Amino acid sequence: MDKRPCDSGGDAEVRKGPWTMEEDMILINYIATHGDGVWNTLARSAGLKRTGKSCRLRWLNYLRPDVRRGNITPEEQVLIMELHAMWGNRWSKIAKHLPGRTDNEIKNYWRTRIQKHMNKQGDHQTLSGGQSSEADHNMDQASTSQAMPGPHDADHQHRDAADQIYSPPSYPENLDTFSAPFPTESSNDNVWSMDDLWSLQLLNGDGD
DNA sequence: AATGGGACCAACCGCGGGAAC
DNA sequence: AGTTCCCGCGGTTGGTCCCAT
Repeated sequence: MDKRPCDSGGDAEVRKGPWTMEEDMILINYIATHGDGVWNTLARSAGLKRTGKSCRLRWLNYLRPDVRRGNITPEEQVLIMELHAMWGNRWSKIAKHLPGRTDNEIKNYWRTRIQKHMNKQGDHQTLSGGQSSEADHNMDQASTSQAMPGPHDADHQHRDAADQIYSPPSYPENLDTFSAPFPTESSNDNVWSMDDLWSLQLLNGDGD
């Protein structure tokens, strides 16, 4: 299968790296006016020197108005672990059950926090039990859900829609350990939020 | 006060599937 | 029926920030 992404023809001069505020504005304005989709065309039409892929990623992971940024709540954390135990690294699938969260964010969260933590625990188990240490992926699927009969007493008061879709009987006891080291404020808002961006966009004249 | 290490986040890359031509 | 293009997904890398020494 030779799938050669022909990007934007031969124009070359494709920008990479971090998006500037100006590029964000262009993309937001363009999508607000014309809608998204057909990303390669969009990128060209909007005058962005980015690949369609890059535009799509930027939009979906960051600029979309409904994207929810900020700390993962303990509830979300639990949900992520449960869903990951069921589906493994199907991040997009997991993300669908976490409204406003992107697969990229969940993936990052998993890798940087949960998996690391589990590795530590796995390490301990390896030291004592002698399990395979390179079971990186396997560990994901197995260790999360198995043999952890802990009637965890967290406040499941506002579990969102995902809980209705999937309501597991129990989840790992070590969630206690997981939730402890993480800050649990709902949102930091220290990033210049989409509100800012969208209001800027409006100030800018909403397109042409 | 400076340096090093670790953690986290954003973005890019490659691959595979599906749709359109 | 075959080829090309676009979309979406998962994995990986690079950059930045924060904390500890």
